Amino acid sequence: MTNSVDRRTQAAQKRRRLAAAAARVLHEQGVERTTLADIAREAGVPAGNVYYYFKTKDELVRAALGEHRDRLDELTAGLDRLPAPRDRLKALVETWVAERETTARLGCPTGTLAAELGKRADGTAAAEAGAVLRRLLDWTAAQFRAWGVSDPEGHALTLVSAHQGMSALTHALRDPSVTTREATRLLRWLDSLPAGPGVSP
Amino acid sequence: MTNSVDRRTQAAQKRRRLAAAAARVLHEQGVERTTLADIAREAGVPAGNVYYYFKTKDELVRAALGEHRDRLDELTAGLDRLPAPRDRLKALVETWVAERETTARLGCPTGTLAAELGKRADGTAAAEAGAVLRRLLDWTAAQFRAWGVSDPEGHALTLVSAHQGMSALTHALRDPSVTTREATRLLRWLDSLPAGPGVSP
Amino acid sequence: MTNSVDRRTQAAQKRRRLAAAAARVLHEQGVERTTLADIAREAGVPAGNVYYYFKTKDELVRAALGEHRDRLDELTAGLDRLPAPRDRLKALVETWVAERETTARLGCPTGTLAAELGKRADGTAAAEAGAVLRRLLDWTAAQFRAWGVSDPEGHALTLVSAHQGMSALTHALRDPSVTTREATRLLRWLDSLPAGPGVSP
Amino acid sequence: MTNSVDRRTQAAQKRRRLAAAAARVLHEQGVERTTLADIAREAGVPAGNVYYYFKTKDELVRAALGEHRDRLDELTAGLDRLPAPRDRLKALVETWVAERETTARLGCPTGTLAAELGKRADGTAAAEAGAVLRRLLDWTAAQFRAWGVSDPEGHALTLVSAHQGMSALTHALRDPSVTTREATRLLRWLDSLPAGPGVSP
DNA sequence: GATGAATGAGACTTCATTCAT
DNA sequence: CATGAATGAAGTCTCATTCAT
Repeated sequence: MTNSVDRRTQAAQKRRRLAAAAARVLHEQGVERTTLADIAREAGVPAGNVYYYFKTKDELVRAALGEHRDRLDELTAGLDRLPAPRDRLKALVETWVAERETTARLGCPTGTLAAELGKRADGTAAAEAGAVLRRLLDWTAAQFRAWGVSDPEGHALTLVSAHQGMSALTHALRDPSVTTREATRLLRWLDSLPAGPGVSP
Repeated sequence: MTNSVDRRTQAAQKRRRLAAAAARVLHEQGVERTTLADIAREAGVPAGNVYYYFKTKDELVRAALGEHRDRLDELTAGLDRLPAPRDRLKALVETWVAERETTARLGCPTGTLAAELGKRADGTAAAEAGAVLRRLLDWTAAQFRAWGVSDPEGHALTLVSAHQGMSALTHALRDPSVTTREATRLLRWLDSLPAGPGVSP
Repeated sequence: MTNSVDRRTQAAQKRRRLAAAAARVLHEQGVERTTLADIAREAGVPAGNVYYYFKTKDELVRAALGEHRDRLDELTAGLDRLPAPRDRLKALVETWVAERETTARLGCPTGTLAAELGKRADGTAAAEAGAVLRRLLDWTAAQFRAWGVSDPEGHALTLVSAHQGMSALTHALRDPSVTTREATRLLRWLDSLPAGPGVSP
Repeated sequence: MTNSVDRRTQAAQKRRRLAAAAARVLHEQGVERTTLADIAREAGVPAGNVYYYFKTKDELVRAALGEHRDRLDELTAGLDRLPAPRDRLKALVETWVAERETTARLGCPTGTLAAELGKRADGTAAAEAGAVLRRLLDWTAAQFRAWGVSDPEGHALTLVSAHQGMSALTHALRDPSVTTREATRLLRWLDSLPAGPGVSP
């Protein structure tokens, strides 16, 4: 009994280890330039064994997206501990600033993955990437709503879109200051919001 | 003499045709999923012949970026005919709206290319993609400057970043209305700007 | 003691279950396209466990041939209950007719197995398949002999060869009527035989 | 002009060389045990180049079947030079005898191919194998018809089926004398035919 | 310059077989 | 004995790049 549970747990852990390795390597190299051998190596697993856990490369890509979703959930769970919605959103922006060096080198993990997957004939993986972004949209909208701001969905779209945009530019220009500058603006915007509906780009 | 000129012209035309074909196919399929044969076919050129115009696939990718730069120049040249800088910027936003269906399907041509190229060990092609975006940044900043708005570079960063962000989300969610909604906000923002420095996301 | 016998019996049953599953799946898919996992699944046995009963895939293939031999023995044992040798042979032909739909889809189990195994460098398994066919030849010759027909081996060869031929054609053309037509001819031939030595194709 | 024709001819020749090599090696080893490298080696062509002529292994298998069809056509064309239909059929049987050693080792090329292909989910290749056998059936029926024998299709079925059957047994038992014995019977049968409708197995 | 053909490295994937518990 | 997991050797197929005419 314990044995069987242990084994199941170990298998789940290995699956997780592979998914995490995939998330890392895919962020680093992109989907098409990453080989299964790369992921296996990163996970410390022989190449042939990967197929015991994931039947195709595509499944592994989707598992990596699952990792990103899980990390997003951990992040928002942490932010949820802050009492004020506005502070949660500002803290979110701060995490973007904290990641700016990585972003300059590799872009937003989910965003770049979505960009690459979006052009495949099979839209399954792309949809998974979209779902992660929508999850962030939903959480963000919930904060705006709790805060009492009008049109919470619209504000959420603006904030998440701003993140994608500044990540893309930070990456394309290899310039972390893009993130710093835009984040500063976003923080000011968030501070200004309750004052009224405001007009915002 | 004329013959030689003709030939040189013909060669240049073929180069251009290949670059344009590359721009189209790379936007459609992404860099890594596109084969040289794909591009050759799209251009109506025999596969083996491509190498007389571009020594490597990488050169062809850079040529496609050159195409994007040229089209950007044509676009801004057209906008420059409008007398008021604010109207030029608003017209720019309108072109984004006009492209929204394509964006939903394939993303921003330059942005998705930059995302994919940004992860290569060799940064040459990535830099070229960054240069195209910077060109747009520069033109945009020039408009804000001509208009007399404070911190033109900062405002340009916000506008171009917004474009990248809304394109990424439009693509990831396959939802053209993302573009419509964000563009509406940007237009209002541009209209509100001269009224004062404003606080903007 | 009883325990040990039980265990031995259980083991034998599992061996048999695996062999029977192998016979089924190999008939369905052929030797090379069948994986050990396929057979294990069909038998309801975990994959890794197969190797406690059969050291190699080849042994499993031979066990499947053993199954076919056993079924042939059961068939001839049943036919032996008929009093007249000629009626036994005619009943044999009738079983071929009864199997015609399966034959159209998959061919003769032993025949197609023999065809596939016959090209292996290691002739062991092929010999086993040949032995099953020879067993049918022997039984058939015994019937002709008991019947008093001249050259019983020759007549047996003709009958068994006819079965292989019509099975092959039925399968290749996916047409069960091939079996019906040829079987009709064989039955007439068997009926005509005692009249004299006859000339037969 | 001549150049282009030469090249096209050369390409056709290489295709043919590959198909012929495939026919040989597939007969020798069977479909599933034959690798593309095997065929490439037999044809004296580097492995990667095979895909220039045949996009998949399956296409190569079908090309091998095309070879068998062509050889069958050459054979029947040769037989057609004989004036009497009965002599043509007897000569056909003689070719089977002449091939008996190869048959003992490898079986009938088309028959064993059909047996192996018949179990694939995709029935395309199997249908091609069936078509070759039907071609022989048609030619044989035409001879019986020209000869004036009743039920030419039925007689053709019997003769071709006999060939498949004796080839299968010759192969399974590794005994060329099976072919000799059955062929003798068939020749006697053909000789006896005009005497009357006859009863034949 | 132009073109079909050639090449070879490497990717993904499958599976018989073996291990560790 | 049982069983999930591990392993590594192939095998099919793709493609950027180069050749020979």
